[in-house]
Amino acid sequence: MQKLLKSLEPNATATETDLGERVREIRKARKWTLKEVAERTGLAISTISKMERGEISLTYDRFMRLAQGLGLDVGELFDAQAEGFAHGSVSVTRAGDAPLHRSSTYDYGMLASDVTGKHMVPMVGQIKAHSFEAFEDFISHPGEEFIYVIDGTVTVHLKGRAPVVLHKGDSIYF
Amino acid sequence: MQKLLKSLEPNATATETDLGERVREIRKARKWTLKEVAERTGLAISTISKMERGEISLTYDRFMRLAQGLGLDVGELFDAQAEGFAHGSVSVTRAGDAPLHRSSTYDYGMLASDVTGKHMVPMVGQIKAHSFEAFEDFISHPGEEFIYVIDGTVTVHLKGRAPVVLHKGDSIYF
DNA sequence: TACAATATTTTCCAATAGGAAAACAGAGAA
DNA sequence: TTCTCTGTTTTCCTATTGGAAAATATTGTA
Repeated sequence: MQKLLKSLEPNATATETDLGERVREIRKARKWTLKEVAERTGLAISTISKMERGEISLTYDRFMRLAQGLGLDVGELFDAQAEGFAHGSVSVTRAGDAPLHRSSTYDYGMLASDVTGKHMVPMVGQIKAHSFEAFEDFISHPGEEFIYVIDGTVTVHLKGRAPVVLHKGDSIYF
Repeated sequence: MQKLLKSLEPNATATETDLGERVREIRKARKWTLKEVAERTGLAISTISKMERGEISLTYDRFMRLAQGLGLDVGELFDAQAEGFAHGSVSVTRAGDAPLHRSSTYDYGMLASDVTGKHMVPMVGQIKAHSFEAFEDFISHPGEEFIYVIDGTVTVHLKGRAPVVLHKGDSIYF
């Protein structure tokens, strides 16, 4: 009865259900039982069972514990959900074919620009400015950045740090 | 009174609190009010208020809605939590200083190898094998990969796809 | 200062989560 | 078939969530 009511409700969104299934798949793949995961995570068996079948929607803290217990990099479950481009997509960008993003200080070629929802934003840059003054302001964005100098010399100015001079073959991660 | 009880409990774990604070910071940074976020996410103002102050722990579905409403790539909040290296870390790798990872088919220089918990694993590779047969098997790993050909020509063989030939300046994302 | 107008917190309560234990479902084994 | 062991689902109940609206705090304006 309770079950019938449930199934009639437009409640259990596809997203929730999918997530539960995903978790179950992962658990099965690891050949773990509900009991084992329960011990590993400290959650009740019933809780995990219900969540896997989309009956309930875990609270944040339980969800974290579950992800950890399953040995997943936190956020991996979410990523899979939000997967922007289909798993298996491939995008090739030929030299010179990259859409250019021009500014007074540099030209950027946006690579794999046809793929949306990437976890990286690759670009090839050609620096035009040759003095610090030419730059108006610091560029700020969340996330991490990696620069590899293909040719020439670049000086990277990071806020609150001494400038770093990079020569051909040098790289910086921040 | 209720408040006092709460604060005495070893309940509100640091993690939860931090997350709430993070959300509040982000909201403030965007100059949004609770009301605006409420409309954007469909959650009640009170719910968001409580969550930001760590009073409650959102269920999965509400949490998702919130993240979306804040315009965050889902998982970004988690990532920030699991941030392996302190925000603001910088790692420079000089040409030739990269720890080598040799195999029969190629040599890889691991860049920024001193930074743990990176979201990208940058490497410079020198291909040694010049025939398909020299490779034993396909290499498989989760996540996305980006290759940029600095010099020469590389043929990329992806499972179930025609080989892709990349020349100097070409790149591939998958 | 008083007075709006707006933003946030609290209160209250219905709806839901989550745990313990009982009920159920297989899968062997005798 | 029955018994036993192991894994999963269901039941029942308490604790917590989350929403609506009232109470409070904050900000701006005359």
